Amino acid sequence: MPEGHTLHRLARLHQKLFARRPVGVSSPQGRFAESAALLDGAVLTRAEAHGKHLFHRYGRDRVVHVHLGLYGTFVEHPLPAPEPVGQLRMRLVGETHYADLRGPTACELITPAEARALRARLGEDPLRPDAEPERVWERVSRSRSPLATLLMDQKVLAGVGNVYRAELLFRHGLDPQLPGRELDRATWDAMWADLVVLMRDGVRRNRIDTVAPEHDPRRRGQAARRDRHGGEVYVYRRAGLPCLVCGTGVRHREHAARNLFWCPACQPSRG
DNA sequence: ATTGTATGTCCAA
DNA sequence: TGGACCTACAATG
Repeated sequence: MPEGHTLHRLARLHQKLFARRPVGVSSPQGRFAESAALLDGAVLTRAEAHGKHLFHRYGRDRVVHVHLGLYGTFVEHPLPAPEPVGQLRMRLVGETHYADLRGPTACELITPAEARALRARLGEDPLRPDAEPERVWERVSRSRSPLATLLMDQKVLAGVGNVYRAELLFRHGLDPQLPGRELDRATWDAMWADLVVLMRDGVRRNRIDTVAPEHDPRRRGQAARRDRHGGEVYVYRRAGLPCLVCGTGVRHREHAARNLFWCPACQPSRG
């Protein structure tokens, strides 16, 4: 589901299935119809992602910007494409496959300048080779905001969502409330390196897995509990269940209108 | 069949 | 700060 790894996976797939060839573009639902008509039959030059944003470039002056939001979906299948059913915002039809976009927060035709401006507002994306983690450290190490806030701030880190946030804090034994300025450099470096590995793994496997083999309940004779995100996790959505490392009950609270999960024993507060 | 909930973001009040 | 967005899936009956 849509954290950064999902968008990078889609970008890679769309590049492979549609790029360098003309694509049919339509909007059966109608909300993207005017733009779709302008693009229909154009060559999709390139598909790429930055954080949770997906960009389809058509030649030199047109870009389709997609943000899935909370429940947007993109599905790709071999041709032939069936008759559209329900609210289908955008359909791409290539030479071998079609792709259907439903329920996105954003699907809009913009200029390359607008795309650049949008990306300029985004933070560093652990999945992009051009990411500059030093810029993240500059922000984090000067901030009084809690790590739980900073990790989800797309102007700081692009692509990290609620699952990666909770799991990263757990894996590094960090209290979600710890102010960024109290984080030490070595821990930050380890966190960034970990994000790169975890999120690349997420792209590859199309799910978020964060549990080390030695903590995997399936290896301990316990029932595997895959959650809706599809993978194995330490704390995300495990409120009240025993911590996979120490057995303490996993805690849950609302933090800035989002669900936050942590183990109070493995992630102790300093105060 | 129906209800509840979610991995995100924006905007009006 | 609460609602809108309006999909997919799990849980419930």
